Amino acid sequence: MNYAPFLNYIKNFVDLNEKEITFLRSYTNYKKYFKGQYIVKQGEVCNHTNFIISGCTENFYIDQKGQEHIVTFAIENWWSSDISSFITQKPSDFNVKCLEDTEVIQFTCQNQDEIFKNIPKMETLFRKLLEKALVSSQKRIVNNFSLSAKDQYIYFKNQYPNIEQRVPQYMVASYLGITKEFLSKIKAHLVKNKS
Amino acid sequence: MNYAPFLNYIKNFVDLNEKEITFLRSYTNYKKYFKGQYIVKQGEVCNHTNFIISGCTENFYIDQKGQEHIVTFAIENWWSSDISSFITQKPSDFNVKCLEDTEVIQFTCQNQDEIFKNIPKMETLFRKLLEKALVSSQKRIVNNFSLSAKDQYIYFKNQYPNIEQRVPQYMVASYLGITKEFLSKIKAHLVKNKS
DNA sequence: TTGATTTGTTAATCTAGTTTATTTTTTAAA
DNA sequence: TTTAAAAAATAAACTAGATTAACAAATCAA
Repeated sequence: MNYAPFLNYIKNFVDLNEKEITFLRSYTNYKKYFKGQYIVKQGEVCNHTNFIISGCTENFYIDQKGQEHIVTFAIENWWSSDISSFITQKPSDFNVKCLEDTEVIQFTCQNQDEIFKNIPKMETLFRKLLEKALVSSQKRIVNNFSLSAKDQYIYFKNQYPNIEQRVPQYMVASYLGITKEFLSKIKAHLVKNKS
Repeated sequence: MNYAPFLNYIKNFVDLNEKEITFLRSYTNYKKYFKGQYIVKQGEVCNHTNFIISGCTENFYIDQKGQEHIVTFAIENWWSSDISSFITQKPSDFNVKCLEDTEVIQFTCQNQDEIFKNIPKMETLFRKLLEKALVSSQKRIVNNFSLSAKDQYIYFKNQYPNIEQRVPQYMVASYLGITKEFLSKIKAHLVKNKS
């Protein structure tokens, strides 16, 4: 089990001493999932927050019409869970599925509270994290308002340069909220007009 | 100055003792804005987080094409600011404008850190708050994916029953990301078909 | 090495929502 | 109470993106 990437990540926000690190380790779990496995299933309670050590996940849901929509991708050094289900402990509206073999560090709900109680710095870390997540969620709403599908695709490519190579194109379309056919058209157009 | 609504709000999340309340009071400011005044201006740094005691605000931005888009409304017992600018202390991409005379309790960036240091419970409160805000932001993205404009309007009415009476219809359209003409069409259709 | 499944392309037709323009209603100020 | 300004409604022409369907590559299992 490879804990170092997680500690490195934490260092970007707060400094932990040896004791705190030991405590943190004992209150988190390492887990490995294989490609295709579900970390969270729509309809089941999400019991963990997951920090991704390696791999790639998609967070998606299936709507009333049976259509799949990808809400987020997550890769190394990102977090992946359904907070709504995690904080309310009610059935999740989302699936988290591994698009590659994926190693994660997991926090259960109870352990997270325990960690916050014993290492307040960790609560600070999570608060800052949530702030950033909220900002990027709002940014997505704003882009949806103001950008054409083509410009949203260009934005996606710039913001997540690594992800496009790692997931099939129809998933990118799903993330952007457009059909795969239309994304195909956009790409053809971009190639022809060189922008 | 009317501090009670804020303390009542806090009670829903955490219990503060007298000392903590005194501290909190001394590290927050009460301020009254009039209808039409800006609490935050696009291009300027957002220095405060605002808890609304009374009144109503809109959080909007103007895009490259000069179009206005309302990102959120906020009323009594809600928070209103541009977190992105607040946490980075960089110029804001948004305006916060009062749609009615509005009383707020303000946290500056420095005071907020001071408060968190002295009353860790307040950091817990903010963490939980951010969790909820993130959930509702994601919910908006999901609705954008799956619901027609008509269904988004119906959802908006159910979720924010008070707001529609307090703001003009073209602002609701802006919030929903559709034109005022199309919202007018939707409403006419709803009246005719009684749903 | 082949067939089967998954992924991506192209094109015709269709529709939800936009744009533009005009008219009507409501609000607010004097 | 009148009048000007702001907000809302209506309707025709238009467009970004969806749907459907047929086909072409690529990947993968055996």
